[in-house]
Amino acid sequence: MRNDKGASWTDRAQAFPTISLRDTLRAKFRSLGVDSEADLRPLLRIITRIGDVPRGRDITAISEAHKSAIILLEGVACWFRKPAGGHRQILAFQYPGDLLDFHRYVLPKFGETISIRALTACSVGIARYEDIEPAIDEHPNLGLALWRATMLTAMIWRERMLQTVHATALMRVAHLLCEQLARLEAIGVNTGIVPLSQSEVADAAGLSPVHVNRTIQHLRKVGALRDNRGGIEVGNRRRLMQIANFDAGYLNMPVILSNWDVKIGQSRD
Amino acid sequence: MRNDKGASWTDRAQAFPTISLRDTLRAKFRSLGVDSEADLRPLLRIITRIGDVPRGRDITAISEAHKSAIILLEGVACWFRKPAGGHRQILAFQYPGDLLDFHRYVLPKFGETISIRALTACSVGIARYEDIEPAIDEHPNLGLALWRATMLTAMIWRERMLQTVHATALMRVAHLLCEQLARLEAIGVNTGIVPLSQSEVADAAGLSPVHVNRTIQHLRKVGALRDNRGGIEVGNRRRLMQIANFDAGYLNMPVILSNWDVKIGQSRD
DNA sequence: CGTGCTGTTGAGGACGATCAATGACGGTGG
DNA sequence: CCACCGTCATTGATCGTCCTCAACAGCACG
Repeated sequence: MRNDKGASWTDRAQAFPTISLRDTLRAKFRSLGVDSEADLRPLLRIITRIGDVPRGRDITAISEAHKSAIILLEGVACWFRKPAGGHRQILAFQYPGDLLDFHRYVLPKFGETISIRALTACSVGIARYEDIEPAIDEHPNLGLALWRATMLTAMIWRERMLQTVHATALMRVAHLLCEQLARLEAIGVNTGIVPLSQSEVADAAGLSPVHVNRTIQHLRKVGALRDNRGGIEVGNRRRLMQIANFDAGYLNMPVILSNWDVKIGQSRD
Repeated sequence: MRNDKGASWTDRAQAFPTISLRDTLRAKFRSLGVDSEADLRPLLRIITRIGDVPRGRDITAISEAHKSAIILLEGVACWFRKPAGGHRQILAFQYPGDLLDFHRYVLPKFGETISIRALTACSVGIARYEDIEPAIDEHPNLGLALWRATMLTAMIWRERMLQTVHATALMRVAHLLCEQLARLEAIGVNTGIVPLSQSEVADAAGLSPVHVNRTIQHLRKVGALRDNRGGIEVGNRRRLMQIANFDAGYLNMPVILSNWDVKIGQSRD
């Protein structure tokens, strides 16, 4: 810890140790079942870094400008919606390696209902649609991985829906944090720091920032979170998962899909 | 035993006018984008009716016995989960034409986390996996429809998650009812009767049965629901949708997917 | 050196859960 | 035909969780 108080929130980047872009993407797609270098290489080739997005800026615009899928390379972003009279609702957080707007590729008409925003300074890359299609055709495992990424999102929503409905604020927050932890670990980030502000957690969990604050204090008191003012840092993973009643199974795609390839992939008959 | 007051709950079947199985399936798959008779026929051919399931029985067992996908032909079923210490959580209701356990086909390892139950006496059919695959290969539109069915579920979950988080009980219940109405209409059922008991609605909305009752009374008072003791019957569709802030867009697959075919499927026709 | 964001704390109030009891209806067995 | 029972709908009362409104402190940034 280079910062003795660990409070600075512009410094959320500290959650991410220095990992090369290549390794991040490799970890991400390995978690989706793409583990051969032969499948990974064409993917890396069609992704070109297009620059940085300052914190707070909407990424949606970029998506429209290029006819491309956007991939988050560094930083944290989120999908959100802002209903007319209501508060910001965060649907999901995005980490390096995540496809920011693949839903546009799959369901073009859906783009408008969701906005994308950079929560920290982000670095993004694009993959042009016309490059993706031949890559998928040539490397079917890539297509599978993309489909799985979509499926993974659906699973996250399902689980959150269930949690949200019956759980207390404590469980909700704990579950949300567990989910972030699991996803960060999937891309090789094991710092235990959740790079989100309390109000972002509130918008995602559907709670008021005030109550999230109290909940987090409670989690700190029982040792699940570290007792540092400011940032959210997991202290006792097991306890957190226990409180959240969290089953990482639904996020662990490689295991889930171990015999999926046989079915959907190159089914020879 | 037709009851003109519509109160009898063993008689929920009255929600469904007499529609032929063939028409039900046709309406269902048309709503998923399969509108040509050429694509529909092979589907109907591989579905064989295997009999009836009494109300309250688990359907999961059947799924395991046959190596087949189960399709609901008549009646109402639901996906649910029952956590160790908690109440029954209903993830989704299933109506005629719905694929009851397609998630097993797509994600074999997921089967255990969800159970399926017949809420009324149901009639089910099966389609054997080994029959599905060649049918998909030969009629790519069928495969698309199945994928869309999965996608549709994800959309429903996403929307419910968002609703659930910030909405009041009134909006939650109204939204749930709107969703059921829209799905029933998709298979040609326009009676306006929602074939669910109040406690089933409660388990799906994550509310107590008592409060659901009060909410429904409130909806009746403002004219959104008919004022009949017992059953849930929509009186003023528009008002209900208004209260729920319901946008049917996310359920309307044909519209959403109008230019999706261009991308994924074959070009035109 | 102000301005703004984030985190923290306190007090009051609304919403919905829980507990408990009653009524309505259908089905079952006498 | 009637008594009994189970399910579902309904009503009242109490209580806990979480929201809202407010105020303030620490830190970053222009």
